[in-house]
Amino acid sequence: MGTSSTRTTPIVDPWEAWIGEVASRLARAAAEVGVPLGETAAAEQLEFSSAEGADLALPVHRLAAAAKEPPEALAARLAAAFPPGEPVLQARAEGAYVNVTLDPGELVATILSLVLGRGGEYGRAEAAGEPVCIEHTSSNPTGPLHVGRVRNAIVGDTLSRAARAAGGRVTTQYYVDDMGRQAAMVTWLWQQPREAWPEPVRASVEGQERPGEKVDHYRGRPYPALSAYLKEHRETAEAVAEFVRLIESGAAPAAHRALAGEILDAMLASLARLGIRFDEFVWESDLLKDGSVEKVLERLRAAPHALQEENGAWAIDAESYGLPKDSTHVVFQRGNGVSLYVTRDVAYHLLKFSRFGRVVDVLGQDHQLHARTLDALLAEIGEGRRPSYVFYQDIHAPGGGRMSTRGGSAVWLDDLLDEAFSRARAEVLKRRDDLSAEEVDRIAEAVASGAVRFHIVRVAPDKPVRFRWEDALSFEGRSGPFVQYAYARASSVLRKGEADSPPYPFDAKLLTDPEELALVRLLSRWPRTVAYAARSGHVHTLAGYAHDLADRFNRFYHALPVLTSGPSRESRIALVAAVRQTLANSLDLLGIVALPTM
RNA sequence: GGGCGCGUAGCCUAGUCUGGAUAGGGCACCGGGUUCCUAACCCGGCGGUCGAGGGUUCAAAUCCCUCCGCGCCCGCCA
Repeated sequence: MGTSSTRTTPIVDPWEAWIGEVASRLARAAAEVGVPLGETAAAEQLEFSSAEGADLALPVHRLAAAAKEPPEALAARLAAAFPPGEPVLQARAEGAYVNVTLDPGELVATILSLVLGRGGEYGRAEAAGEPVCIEHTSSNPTGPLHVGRVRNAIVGDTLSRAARAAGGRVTTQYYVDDMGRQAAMVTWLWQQPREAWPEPVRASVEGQERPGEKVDHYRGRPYPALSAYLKEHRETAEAVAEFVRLIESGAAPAAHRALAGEILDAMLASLARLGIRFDEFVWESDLLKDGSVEKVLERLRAAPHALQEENGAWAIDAESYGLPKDSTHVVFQRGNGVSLYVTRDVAYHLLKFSRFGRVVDVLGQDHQLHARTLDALLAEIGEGRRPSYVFYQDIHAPGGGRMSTRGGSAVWLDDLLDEAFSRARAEVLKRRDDLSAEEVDRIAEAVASGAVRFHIVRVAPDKPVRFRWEDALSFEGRSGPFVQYAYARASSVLRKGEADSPPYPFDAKLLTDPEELALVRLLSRWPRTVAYAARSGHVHTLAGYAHDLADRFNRFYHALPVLTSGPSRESRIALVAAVRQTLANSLDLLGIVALPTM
């Protein structure tokens, strides 16, 4: 718990003051009983208590060992010497722990006032500090997004939202790679009449087109067959290679970028269904046009470990940068004078550094070595800054193995969303007959999107995931719709209570049930959760929090009446309003639509 | 071979950074709950050698070492 003092972004976290106060009193108690424990050390050793009804706990093992005293005895002495008074209700020894319980009235009053007072800002900090760039997704504009790629988008978008909430001045960027071989292949093919396509490629798309389908599916469909065909046919491969050289020389036909843009727009439309949008797009080919790639080439050629090979290619001997053996020879300019992807990525990062104080890249784990190589090249040209990386592991295909467009094992994001939508629609119709068709569709789309986002973000990014349809389409248990449902339920209570908007007067002394206090304690943890997700990149903790809060609320809902609870009615309404608000705030960071009714 | 990551009940997963009190959830399965604020819900039950072994420590899922298994990367591709 020692991070509070080093935090620079002031999220309003009630625990900061409480931990400070409890630590201060523990230090006084320690002095009283004659053991060495400073306030700072106490704050660092304090943890959230797992004992029923307690808030903070201090394990005394370490102190006891130093004092050569049985831990239980020391805990008892410390608890007895703990200075009483607000906001602490009591300090009691349990085993080797001193458990501190805050006055529930103080806890409830502070938290409810904070949540209801700040509303949508609860858990958010004032935007401050240096500007941050978060680059994510950056999928090649060559065809539809599959579920594996969308993990990048969901992790990246969630991280962006969290970083923004934590006070970052965030700009999101999508790096459009229009200079790669893949994009070249797609344009090369579509530039020719269908009759001129290699027979197997034509056959692979025949009869596959669906009326009204998105252009990323339509334009991307021949890619796998073309890719396979090129492996076997040298002449065609050479024709494509020729086109690649044209693009690399900066003389790509206008149709190339137009087609890439057309496909990209279709991909972005799918991401928009998930609530994912980008602030800026940086086209790789623009880095070539504006001369920044050439500048990087010059700097690299003049770098300390640069060397030229017989055929004219240039490389950096990066052994001194700790790259794995067999990977220390980094070619940055081909024999034909053309730059490589990593070289252009250096140019891209210099551009980012020129505008942003902090640069974050969300990358698949297969880019780990690329990232280290990029770092080495930045060092070679004397650039002191580095991006920070957030890596995520693959989502494997249902049958196992990587999702591959070429191998045909990819599950398209669009198909997943469509299937989720149709199932969600059936669920809505099952329980509602009072909604217009438009309302049903709107709810179903939000549920589908929420289910997909939650399903992917809920797992720690560094864990590999095997995609399974039945799991991805689950609307129960630990799922997006579960959280959305709790929000809708809270909204319904407030609607029925004609309390859909503030003010929410309450009397903290009336909220004393364990269910109520557990809810308030959970509410109090939201700001810390946001701060942690933003600084660690562990965005899955946001999903965990949202689920836990929804779960707690469901228990409260079943255990205690709200609207028919007599004198405590108004106070419980305020509690429900605070829960609804915090559910909304957490759903917002997860990019999931909060539905007032479903 | 080298580098990086992962290994927690039948399946999925939190906790590992920062070592602490009986390892939290979910799915599936079994048994209950709706004249009452939305049952996409709740309550109870079943289910764990935290991959294996060693070490550090008062204390290890967590830190260190060795090994095993799985994935990815190691291109003048991106």
